[in-house]
Amino acid sequence: MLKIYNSLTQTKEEFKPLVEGKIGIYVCGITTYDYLHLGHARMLVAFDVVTRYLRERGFEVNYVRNITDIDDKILNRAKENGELFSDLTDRFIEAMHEDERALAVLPPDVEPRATGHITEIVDMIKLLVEKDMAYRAGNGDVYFSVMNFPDYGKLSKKKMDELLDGARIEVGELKKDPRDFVLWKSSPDDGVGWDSPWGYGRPGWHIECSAMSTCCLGDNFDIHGGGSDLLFPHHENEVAQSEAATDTQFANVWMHNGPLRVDNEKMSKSLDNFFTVREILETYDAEVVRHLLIASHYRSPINYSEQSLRQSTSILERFYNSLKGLDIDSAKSLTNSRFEKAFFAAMDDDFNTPEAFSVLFEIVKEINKQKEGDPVLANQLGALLVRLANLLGILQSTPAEFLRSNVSTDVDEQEIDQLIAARKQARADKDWALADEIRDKLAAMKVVVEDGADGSGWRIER
RNA sequence: GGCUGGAUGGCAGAGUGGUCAUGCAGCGGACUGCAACUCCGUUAACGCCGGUUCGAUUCCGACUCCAGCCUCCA
Repeated sequence: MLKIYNSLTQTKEEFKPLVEGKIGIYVCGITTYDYLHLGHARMLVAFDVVTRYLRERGFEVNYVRNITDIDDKILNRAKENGELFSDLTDRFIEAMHEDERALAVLPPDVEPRATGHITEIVDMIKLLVEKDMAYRAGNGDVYFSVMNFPDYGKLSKKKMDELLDGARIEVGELKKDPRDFVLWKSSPDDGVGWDSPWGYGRPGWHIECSAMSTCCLGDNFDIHGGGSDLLFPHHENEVAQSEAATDTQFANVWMHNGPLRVDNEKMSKSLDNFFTVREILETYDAEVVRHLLIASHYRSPINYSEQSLRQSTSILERFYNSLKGLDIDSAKSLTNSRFEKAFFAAMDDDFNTPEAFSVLFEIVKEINKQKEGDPVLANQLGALLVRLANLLGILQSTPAEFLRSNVSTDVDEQEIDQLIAARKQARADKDWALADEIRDKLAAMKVVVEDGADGSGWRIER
């Protein structure tokens, strides 16, 4: 039985799709004005694992993840650069796709862009205005009327009156109520916008997601996801807009991935603890980064550090060491084993990847044990390990690829082979001094020699 | 101040009312010329104070501390 934690009810619930066998899932994607940072990667990888697993469970998944490609931050950055905002977003969307591919994040089925859905956005705002759930202010902006939506706060568990206490009153306030938020921003002067019944302008951020999700998946759909920092106000506002417009429940299940921290604080540019995906990938293997992101449960915070990356590195080395020497391709994966059952039980329990990993380690242990005694079984276990790991998007390389290459180290395989051959001769001559000298030389090249019964192998020191 | 989540062995990180997480590191042994890899064995934890219970790290309450959200944020 598949159970998913639902932020709306704050409990783990048995998951039941609206239509048997099918799942519609919408995840808030990226505002594309810069390179992806590790926090973005966390979200992308978390929902990549979710969708991979749901598909493995036999569901036909329609995964929709939007791109916010019109926004004040984008326009400001474009202005700084002196370029068209669409040139800026095109560039960073391409960069985002590159980073996703590096991290083995599968593309969503639909990737709607805000600028491609202006019609739906305008239609939804029109409907809200007609229903008296929104109003046009004096300057042409259109605001959502929070007061007219009694359920406001049901997702983030905030009380209407407490929100009023905390709300900032801005100078020159045009809102009827400080809690109201913008649906349509008037922009008569800057030349970036679209015509609308309320004049030339641009959509607010929250309405984009309401329009794109209901447009792609229907008024009521199965799962809505995103980072926990979006829960309020973004997701709360989405619920308000969508349910006010459609008079039906919006998403059935809300999933929120935990934050990525650095030095126990949220990663942010102002704290100067900000890491982009591509700068980390200059020194660490993408699979190592991916492992780090799924070694903790998706709802828990992850504290990023060099140490945690090194730990993920040794863990992957253990996996690949165990796969070394196995014939996976021609072996048939073990089916219906206790390992597989335990793995699925862990994943069925709200995608418990840490527990799933503990099962993978049990398989590793069994492989290492069986390598000598029952090579056929070892191969079958190896195939099982790779099959299950693929659901997490790891162990996608071969042992040789992973253990013998490194993004930050270049090796000359021919030279290594020559040195190993020379050492083999020295060892045959029992010239231990020379053999150790050669091994030290290899070590200086970041190459670790491993002697086995059938000759000496090597790997890169990480 | 309000709301939400958390506090587990040296580190990372699951979970459970009574028996084992798991990985890294450590310790003892096997293998090895010595290492590395691997194997076998092994030490070690549940923030603090009460309560419920035959029994609580797990349930309940108070407290302390930490983080996130309350403003753009994955």
